[in-house]
Amino acid sequence: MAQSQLRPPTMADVARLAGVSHQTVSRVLGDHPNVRDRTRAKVLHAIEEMGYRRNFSARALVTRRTRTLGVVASDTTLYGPASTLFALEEAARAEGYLVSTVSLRRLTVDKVSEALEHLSQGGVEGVVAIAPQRSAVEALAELRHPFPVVTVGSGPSVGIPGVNVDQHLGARLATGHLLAAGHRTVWHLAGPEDWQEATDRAAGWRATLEKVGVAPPLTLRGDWSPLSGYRAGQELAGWVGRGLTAVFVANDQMALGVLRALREAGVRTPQDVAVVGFDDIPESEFFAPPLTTVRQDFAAVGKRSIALLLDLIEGREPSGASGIAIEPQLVVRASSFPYTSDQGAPPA
Amino acid sequence: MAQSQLRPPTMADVARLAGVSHQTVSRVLGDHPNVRDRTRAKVLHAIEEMGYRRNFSARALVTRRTRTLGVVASDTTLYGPASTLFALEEAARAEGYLVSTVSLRRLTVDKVSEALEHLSQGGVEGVVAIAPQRSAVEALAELRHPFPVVTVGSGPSVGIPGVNVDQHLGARLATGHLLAAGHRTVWHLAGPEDWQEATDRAAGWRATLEKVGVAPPLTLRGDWSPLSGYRAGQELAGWVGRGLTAVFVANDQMALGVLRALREAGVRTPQDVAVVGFDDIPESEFFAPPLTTVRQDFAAVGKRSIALLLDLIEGREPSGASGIAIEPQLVVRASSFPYTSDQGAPPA
DNA sequence: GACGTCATTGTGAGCGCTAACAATTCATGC
DNA sequence: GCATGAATTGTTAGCGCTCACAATGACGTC
Repeated sequence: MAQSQLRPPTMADVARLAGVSHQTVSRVLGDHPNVRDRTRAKVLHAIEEMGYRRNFSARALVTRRTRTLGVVASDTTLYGPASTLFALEEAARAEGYLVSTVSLRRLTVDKVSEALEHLSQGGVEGVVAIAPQRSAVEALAELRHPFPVVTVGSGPSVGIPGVNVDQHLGARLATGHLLAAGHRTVWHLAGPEDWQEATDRAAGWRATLEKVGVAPPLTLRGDWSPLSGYRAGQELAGWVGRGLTAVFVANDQMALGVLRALREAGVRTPQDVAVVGFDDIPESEFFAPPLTTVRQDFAAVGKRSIALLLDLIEGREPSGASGIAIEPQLVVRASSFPYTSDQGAPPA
Repeated sequence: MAQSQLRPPTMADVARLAGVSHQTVSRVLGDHPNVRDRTRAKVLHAIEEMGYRRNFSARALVTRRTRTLGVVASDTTLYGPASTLFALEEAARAEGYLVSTVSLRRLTVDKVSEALEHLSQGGVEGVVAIAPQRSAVEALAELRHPFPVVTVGSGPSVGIPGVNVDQHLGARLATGHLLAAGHRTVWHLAGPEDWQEATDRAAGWRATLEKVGVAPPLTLRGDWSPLSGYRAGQELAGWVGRGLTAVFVANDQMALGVLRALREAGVRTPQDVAVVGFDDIPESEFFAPPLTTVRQDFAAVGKRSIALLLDLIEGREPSGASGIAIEPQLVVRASSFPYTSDQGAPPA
């Protein structure tokens, strides 16, 4: 049973014990037909006996396949990237691939380059880059790599194939929802300038306002963090009573900061100012008040990007679906519901 | 420059171009001494010329090293596991290792077994299991695997080497803080029974109360989610005025739910009931009110567990530090500060 | 009963690399 | 100028596996 040589057993060892050739062992392991049942049983028994496991490297050498994909990401402790990562791994595993991740603090050209090099040394067959910053995508585009690369969240048409959620649509949903609730205009707290998603959300917000003939008010900018939302919220509080009744915040964490700042300034949400976020992090439902927000289907993102990457690796024509952006969904909660006087309905 | 054969170039190809033997190329790549500068330059040039990269599998086959570690985790979208994962990968990369992750939804014996099998097929040299559930650790203990396994968050003394934060201490800090603020007793909303960390936190809470001669009140239990905290919070609200003035909640997400439930019940925090959480997620500082909580040093956890795993892989004697639990830190904010009438001080 | 056919098993080569050893070159001292 | 050893380079042999092909056996057909 247990087996404690210095060297783990090889296929030849198993073959010897089973009284067959190493090739027959390989066939059994490879589920080939044309192996007699009795032979297969003998081999399986010998494998069990010796605790044999196929050597990954030898196999990979001759098949030229490592069945490993790489992922480059940043801010992986945030809900969005973490969810994408999870979905990516799950989808890859379903296809029999292993996923090696490199989590960077910042996606500078140098760091991205190092990450790709590191993954390349690890024999990955392809890479998914969760690269929402434009600078990261540019880095990716100019880097030479011996394997296909797919981006996530980099927006459409960047020269590198990628999968995206329709951020513009999400912003239109959020902004439109606030306008429909009777607000004359909607303010916007945007994400960092370098982020494609921030740009797309801001563009969707602006487009929605312009469509109904409203001039977009001043845009504030944060860095996605609750703290930056808090600071922006303090500024926003100063505009209450001067036309500010609704804010579309580019993510939920900043919205949390905004809510706190408004609360501290004595501004009531949603009675005085309605707030809508983006992401639907698990906490949003329990904010004070529960936050209206836009939900993205990260599982779909993961599945699609793995499918796309595998198409590229296998040399298949990518299916048409990979180009189409994934539709986000508006989740309405108390923070944008003007006719409640309490702090929101209980959770579902 | 660019190079677009069907087969990527091999060491022999480079050697031919450089007019040396493949072994010399290997030496250059391996940074061996005893290679003449001129020769090294020629080889480097040829490598650049052909866009050559060493074949990972061939290298791994002969060196018997894949320099890849595996991680098994669950709930990787939560702050704690995500932070641990990040720290693990960063520490491993610093040592030149790649990290392959398997993220499970639930750590059942079958799933853990499959995950280890999957990683094993991928040639990992060792595995870190983020296995806070006791059932997961038991699964790990009974499984045979051809590589060392290290646990994180499984508590001390489980037969498998592991790294832990001192949860008991964290709970004592939290409970002690509330008692010191003048509360007669402290209630506890615990995490799931099967989680070692939940058990340890509950034990630390109980020990602190017993030390000052207070009989621990009824323990409530949640599943870490804000929703479960909300439900528990509704129950807790019923005890206000009957001896409940302070609650130690086993994590921040549940604390968020508790805060909402109390607010909806007209109970003020911290004036009527003080609340302390655990984890210090980035959002806690902006809760209503900002949450007092216990911070864990995930980076230290990551570094230590990688160091321990590498010791095991290399056959070194693990350094003594690996057995010692990492000390958590109390972070005091408005939710436990009884002498403020507003909703808390502005963030730092 | 010889022969073809198919299922089953075995043999040999080689994937691309590193390690061990062998061979060569080079500098140095006398 | 030549021995001597060190520095540098080349040669050979696998690592453990899969692939292509060869060999064997079983079985039915005429």
